Amino acid sequence: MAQNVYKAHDHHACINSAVSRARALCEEQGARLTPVRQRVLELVWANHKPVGAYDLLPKLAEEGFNSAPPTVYRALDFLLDLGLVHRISSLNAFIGCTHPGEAHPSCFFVCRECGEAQELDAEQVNKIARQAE
Amino acid sequence: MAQNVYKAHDHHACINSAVSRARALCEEQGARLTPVRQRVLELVWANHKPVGAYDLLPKLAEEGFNSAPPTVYRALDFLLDLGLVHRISSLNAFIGCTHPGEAHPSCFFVCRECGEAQELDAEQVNKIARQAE
DNA sequence: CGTAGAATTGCAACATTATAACCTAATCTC
DNA sequence: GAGATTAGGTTATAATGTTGCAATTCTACG
Repeated sequence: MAQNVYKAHDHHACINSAVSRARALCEEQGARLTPVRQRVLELVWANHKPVGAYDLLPKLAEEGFNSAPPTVYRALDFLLDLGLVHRISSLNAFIGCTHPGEAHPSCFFVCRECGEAQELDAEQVNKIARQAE
Repeated sequence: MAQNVYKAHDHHACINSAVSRARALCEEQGARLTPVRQRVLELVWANHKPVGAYDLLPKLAEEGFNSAPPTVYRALDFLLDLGLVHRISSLNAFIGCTHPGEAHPSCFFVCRECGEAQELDAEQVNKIARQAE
């Protein structure tokens, strides 16, 4: 189903752990992980490829959720604020964060062949920034 | 006129040198720096802030150039291909390249206050990528 | 020359991505 | 439970980017 070419793994575990980290984080911050929000998070985690907001709409619709752009964007914004997902601007797409909770400027390398994306810690990029001029 | 807060400099020189580098590069590659293309390059270099494609349209129109989206996007694509400008996806905007001709994966830091952008050599980011997993 | 082929441009329509505005419903706080 | 706050529904629209095709201009080659 979900192909993760670069490394075989138990992907259900990915999704589950993403959701439980999300739950914990929401608890901690007094935020509410509502059904749409949780479902959007799960759908974003459906594989390791960045997913577009408009790709989520029909999936939500299938499942009886409301599915208008604002719904998805609001859910995504919520998840972004909590650091549960990242937005990859060059793709207009979103992807689950591999280590939410920790402060971490992030950085992605995206495979042009398979579409998978890998998150990198951008801390060291900041060092370069300080050197530049 | 053009405010360059981070460092005062002769900005006309920036534009002129951008254009002459462009001319040289086109010469070298057998590409044609047509009027629209040159004008778009100059407009992109009008300051050190990234500029949106749709911001250029009215300026081109004022000057009697055709100004439909494809015109601007084609010119920008041309300049992108030659490495004369970069696209900053997170802003849906474009900015002149500070060292065209040299191969250089690039990277930008964009000031949220003033909008200026600084180009960084991303070579070292690649190193980080190789380390990561 | 002059003409074939390639590159460039003009133009209209359309596709995709994202937000605004305004209102209703659910949930929390006290 | 009343009032405040947060979340969600709905419609419309803004912003960004693309496709397809015809017309034009340039270039190269005989």
